[in-house]
Amino acid sequence: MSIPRNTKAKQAVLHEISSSDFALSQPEIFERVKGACDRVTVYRILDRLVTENKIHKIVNVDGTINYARCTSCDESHMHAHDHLHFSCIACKKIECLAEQIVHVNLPASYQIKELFLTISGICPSCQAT
Amino acid sequence: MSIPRNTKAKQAVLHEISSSDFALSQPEIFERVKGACDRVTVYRILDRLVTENKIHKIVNVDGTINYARCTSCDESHMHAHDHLHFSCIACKKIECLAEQIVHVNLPASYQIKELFLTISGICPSCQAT
DNA sequence: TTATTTAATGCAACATTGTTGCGTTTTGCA
DNA sequence: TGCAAAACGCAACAATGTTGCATTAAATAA
Repeated sequence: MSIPRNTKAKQAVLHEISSSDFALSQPEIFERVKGACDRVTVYRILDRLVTENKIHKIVNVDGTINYARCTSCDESHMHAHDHLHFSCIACKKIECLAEQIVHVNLPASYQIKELFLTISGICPSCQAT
Repeated sequence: MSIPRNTKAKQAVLHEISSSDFALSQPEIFERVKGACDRVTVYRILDRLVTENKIHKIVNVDGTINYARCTSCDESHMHAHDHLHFSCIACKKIECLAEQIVHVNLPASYQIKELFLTISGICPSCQAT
């Protein structure tokens, strides 16, 4: 296993993801770090950050791939996605509904890898406008 | 609103989706109706079949868009997706876990549009092999 | 500080998936 | 059978993601 390096481009990408309050797509991230590095490099950095467990790869309800720093878990352990997420179709923000735990009771013959529990709709903030 | 027509290409596409026991992507469908029509036509047919409520558009856990005929609901009403789905990463089949109803208790300030409740993993059949 | 190793990058080229415009064909119906 | 428009084919374009390879730069050791 190779030793990861902390490059300027990597820092820039991680900074954009960290400072955004909603999950970003690769094109959005590339736009925000404009000039810092090549388009291809962004893809490779994102892959690395995911394997290093620094960021989460999120599949949105429309199929777009977004990346976010999960605020409710530290980096040392896998995040338990046993709770619901709310994906606002207006502002695109994805919110963790941590208190809404989903209990899954499947036969042992099912080997569970990951849970994708997302509700799409309009969040309170966008509702108001 | 335009009146839909029953073309040969449309029949072919619908037949492939109907006879498959798992959701198919556009490339898979195009491959299976090979020669029946153009690549672009498949896209347009799929869009039409979705608006006509003949098929369902499904976003898989990996972000790919798949199409399927939903067996557990007739065509005249919207399907209630308040139950869990199991998506096998080996055989790609998506199963409805109809008995696993998820009760969502969100504040009224959230306007819910759709639920995406999918578990990814390995299904019993693929487990055995 | 400098040298060394190899992780990371840039660039070009390619692949896949999806969209748009437009002229032509075909379907459903009068 | 004739007609309106739904559907189609084709070409071109657009967005997103991947691969190969020569070059650059980060981390560590000398």
